[in-house]
Amino acid sequence: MDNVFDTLKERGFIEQSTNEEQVRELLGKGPVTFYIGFDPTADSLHVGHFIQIIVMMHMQRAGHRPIALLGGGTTMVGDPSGRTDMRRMLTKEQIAANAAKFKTQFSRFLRFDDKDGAIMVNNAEWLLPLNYIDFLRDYGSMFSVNRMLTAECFKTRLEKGLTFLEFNYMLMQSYDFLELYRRYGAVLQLGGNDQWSNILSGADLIRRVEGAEAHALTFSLLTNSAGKKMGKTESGAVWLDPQKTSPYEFYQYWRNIDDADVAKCLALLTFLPMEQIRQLTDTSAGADINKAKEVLANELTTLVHGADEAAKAQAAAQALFGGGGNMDNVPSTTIPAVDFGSGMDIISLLSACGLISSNSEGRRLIKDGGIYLNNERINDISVIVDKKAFDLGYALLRKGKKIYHKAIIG
RNA sequence: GGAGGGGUUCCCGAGUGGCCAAAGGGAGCAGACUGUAAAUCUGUUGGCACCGCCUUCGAUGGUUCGAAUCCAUCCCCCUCCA
Repeated sequence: MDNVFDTLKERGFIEQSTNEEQVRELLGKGPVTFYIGFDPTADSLHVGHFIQIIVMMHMQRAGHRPIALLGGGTTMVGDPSGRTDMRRMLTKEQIAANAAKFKTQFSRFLRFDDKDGAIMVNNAEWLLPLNYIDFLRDYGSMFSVNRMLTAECFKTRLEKGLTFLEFNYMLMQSYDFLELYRRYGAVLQLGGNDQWSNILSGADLIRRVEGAEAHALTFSLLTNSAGKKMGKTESGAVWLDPQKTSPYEFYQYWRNIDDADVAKCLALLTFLPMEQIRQLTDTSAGADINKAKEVLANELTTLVHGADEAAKAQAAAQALFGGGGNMDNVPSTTIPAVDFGSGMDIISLLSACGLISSNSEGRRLIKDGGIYLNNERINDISVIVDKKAFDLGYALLRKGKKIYHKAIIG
């Protein structure tokens, strides 16, 4: 079998590693138990996490054993890495609830069942009961403040302010690595490149305490060609939870990715063979980049939401942008007949469908020529939409070029 | 604990008694051009019963005809000293 290391390298995941040769050799030799930590700071995983999940999937497919570590304990402290401000504090209850959500989402991507399957643990299990003085005496001396201060991840915070609370995050994460080494023999920690210092620190701790060799491997963060984090929209992150980001929206996000980022996304977020990806995206060889975006959106939506949802999202896209087709899967809102009455003004209608957040925004959009009803531009702020607009069974509202919404009277 | 600096609209950042819903930039949104792309250009970006009114400049009180701007108290952040 091919060495996963090579696969990951070829696909462009790998950013830094403790020792490329050694890690490669380790992964080539036999099953390796490794871990990636996920702090439950929100009630759903998002695309940023997904890249880590994909890595775990690659690893699992290659016969290695993943540990998905839920950071129920670390989230109590908050990771300052690369941040300019302090994390919002979450209550224990919020963290536990978020962790539960993460847990169900993970099961979709990894095989946990059998004996060699993936493992999921929560570091709250060992971090919360820690005794402060005991911990300090046992491990405090293993950490050099001088060294910690030179870590890249604290850099911005050393200028903007860093509290002792957050400074401790690194110790918590290091201790996690040690704990997972002891419990499951985890000798490799993976993570986003922003986790480099934290991971290294853990590998160091294992060497000092156990005299054993542990390794670190980090991946590029999902950034676009402009260096900005991807997976963000105006309304926040692109979530994996269909309640928070519908499969249609999810599909559209990838369908609209920049040309320059398509190849990278295909390599990092799908399992398509690299050869095929090159074929799809090599425009100098005549590839239709627009087609490649469709493939990306399809593959990714299938992975995250399943083939059915992906097909629906694609059908809706086809109907809206490809001309004709089945409109059934276009997002819609049903307006109670009582509310609609004999007619409704356009602003209220937009508002009822959640397309605008205030009436002012609606007026502005109409003034700017950005609102369409059944594909006809609306020019009058006070126009009343009557039942005739619903002849097809729905009225098709459009905001800007791409946001379509069906209004249905029910 | 002492001294100094600071908290402004989504973010950064001007504004130091009326001309301030608050410069400028970023980001967002819309229009044109396109390929459901990028770049570019244009418009726009607190709310509402929208040419007028209401709410906003850390919090609460006060001075004033009038405050984001002045005073008092409080909270938070940064720097240096202890």
